[in-house]
Amino acid sequence: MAGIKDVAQEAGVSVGTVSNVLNGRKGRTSTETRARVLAAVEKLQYTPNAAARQLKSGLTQTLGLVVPSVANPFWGAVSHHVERAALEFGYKVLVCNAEREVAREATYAEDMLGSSIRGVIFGSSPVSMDHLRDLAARGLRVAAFDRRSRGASGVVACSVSIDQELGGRFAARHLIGLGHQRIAFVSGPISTSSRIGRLAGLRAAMEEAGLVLEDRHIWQGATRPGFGDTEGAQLGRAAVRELLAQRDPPTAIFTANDMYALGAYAGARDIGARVPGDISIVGFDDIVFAEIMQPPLTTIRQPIGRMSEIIVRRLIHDLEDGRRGDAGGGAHVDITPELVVRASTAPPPDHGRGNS
Amino acid sequence: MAGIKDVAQEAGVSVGTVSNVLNGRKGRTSTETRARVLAAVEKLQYTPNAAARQLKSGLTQTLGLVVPSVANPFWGAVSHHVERAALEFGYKVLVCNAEREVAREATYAEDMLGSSIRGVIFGSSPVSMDHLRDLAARGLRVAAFDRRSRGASGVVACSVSIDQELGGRFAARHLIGLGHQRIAFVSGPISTSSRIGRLAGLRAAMEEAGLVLEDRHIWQGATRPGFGDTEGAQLGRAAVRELLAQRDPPTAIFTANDMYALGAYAGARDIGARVPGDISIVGFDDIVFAEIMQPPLTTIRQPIGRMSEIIVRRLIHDLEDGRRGDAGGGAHVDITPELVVRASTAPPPDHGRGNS
DNA sequence: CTGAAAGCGCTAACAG
DNA sequence: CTGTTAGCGCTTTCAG
Repeated sequence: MAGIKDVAQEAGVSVGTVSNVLNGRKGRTSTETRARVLAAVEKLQYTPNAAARQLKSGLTQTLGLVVPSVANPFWGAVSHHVERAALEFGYKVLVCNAEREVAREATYAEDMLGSSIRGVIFGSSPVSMDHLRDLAARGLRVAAFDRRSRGASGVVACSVSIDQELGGRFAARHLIGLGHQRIAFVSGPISTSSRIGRLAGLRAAMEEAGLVLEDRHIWQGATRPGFGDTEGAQLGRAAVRELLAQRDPPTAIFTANDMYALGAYAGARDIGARVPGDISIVGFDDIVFAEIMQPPLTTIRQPIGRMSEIIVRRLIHDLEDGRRGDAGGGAHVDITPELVVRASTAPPPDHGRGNS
Repeated sequence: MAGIKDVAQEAGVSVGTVSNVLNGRKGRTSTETRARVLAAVEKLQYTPNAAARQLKSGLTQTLGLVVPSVANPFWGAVSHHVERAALEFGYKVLVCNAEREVAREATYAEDMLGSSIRGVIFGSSPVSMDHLRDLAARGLRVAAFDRRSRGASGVVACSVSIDQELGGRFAARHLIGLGHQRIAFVSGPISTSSRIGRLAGLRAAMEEAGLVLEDRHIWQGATRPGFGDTEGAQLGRAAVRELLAQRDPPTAIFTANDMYALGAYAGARDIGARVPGDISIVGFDDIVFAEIMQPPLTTIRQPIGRMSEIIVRRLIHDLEDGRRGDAGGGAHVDITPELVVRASTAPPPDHGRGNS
């Protein structure tokens, strides 16, 4: 491993000069010296040691991204977009998988702080950000993706998310418009602001239509830890089976994300129910598979490209520009989700034939 | 940000002592001092600065993982497993997305070397590892996942992959056993050892059965850069449409991975062909969605949990134990893939009714 | 315009 | 058992 010293020697200059041509302002070295240094760098295949550099400067050009589940393509896509956006600012991104475990979130954040990473984006997870309060107090800039900063005063520097509740309303209205009256909600633990919001939207829209969301139609699965791979799909599958076994089964299901919806397809198939003939399904996220599934899934799309760009821009700006002590008031930007109607929804089975 | 110095002061000891209780052997400090130090650490919320630490030791406890596409859940799952395995050894993993671009692979590797990351796992990508030769020469331990080290003498320290060719044979034999004679191969650029191997296996098995794999049945799509999200699915979709429009269309399709297969479903649907009635499809990887798709996809499974564990163990061992200059001979371990028969394959349409 | 020298926070000898 | 001290590789004043 060649060091800056070797380069200096090779070029016949001092280390200070090398450092200057490598990152000092242009005007500080003669073109000729500059060329010699560059040649030496090339010849020696010199790569500056990032550890030393950041030790000195105290800064890193990398952002952290903590996602709740790499097994869900939605987060894969988010990683993709966040990385892309960060790259434009010359930042790299370190992706961590929290497996929806609060403890892991905190551990990762801790590690990052130790690695001089000063800004971390957290993907939807627990409502409370309290476990990150310490870190924030110690200088970590916390950004939230798909999660509101509600009640997390002082810890979240900025956040983006779609208007979750509105998303829920879109789904509900579409279903209600089709004639559905018994709509179920299926989800894993309803403990993230995104899920809570989606459910709230569903409930609100139903109430506005004079319908009631029954408790037994809220299917909240437990997440088995370490079950990441299949998690969502499995839950959705189990959910449909149970829901459709009820006396007055729902005629439509709104799921907290597309993974559950896809699992629901499998569940429906297991018991011989047809989508959307016997049961309508609307998902959330619009992952690539949504369009490919048979039938193509009606879902609520989150414009993650735009969202990623916003959050990255804000975080970096905040990091570089605002070094003013406090963690900011938590500027939140709300994006409007979009209903994508495909083929997994239709009027309920008994529609138009009278029903009592 | 509290430093070791502050802790020392708070505890009324020297920095050396603090350092010792934090990572020196246990026997070197009195229980009492130890307690005081720990208390100070707690009180000050001290987190050691990783940059400084690694600057001193020259080592990092983090591995790099470069995957070709985060949009493909297969790689999401691999990240998951690699991370899990690394964690057991106390390592973290930095996941990078190369988007199947050689240049990005090299750039990332370069960055990592600069960040004192000494070991990187590369997921299937270009056959040649030449672009990494420099890095390897400069001390980077390169491990390959799902990619043979063939011809990369001196650059790859170790690798794991399934026997790709065998996987291709499994798929082919299954299809041939069903009565198929015109089998197509659909894939993106056939420029990775994995794809080349899979195709070779298909061809070999067909020849053994006295069949011939026609060139026009080898559908090789171009990858549009930055198209990551939908890439695979789109290609598969286009492929089926074109393939089935030929005079003597194939009756079965073997795809280089499940994403293509899933796209193929969409393509078949586009033109009103039924799977497996009109066209049989077998994929590769066995991603979660394979089982959920309608019809469930017949595919070749890669035991990624086991593979991840092997590669991580080897890399770390190699990194910690063997500091013997050369990059090793490239110990490769081959895993046997597994044919998972589901419902996307059936005898060809004209089977048993004579066919000319 | 270029060289010398002082650390960044930490670890690892080596003294005491 | 604990304190001192010399750097790790680099950036950055500050002289020359």
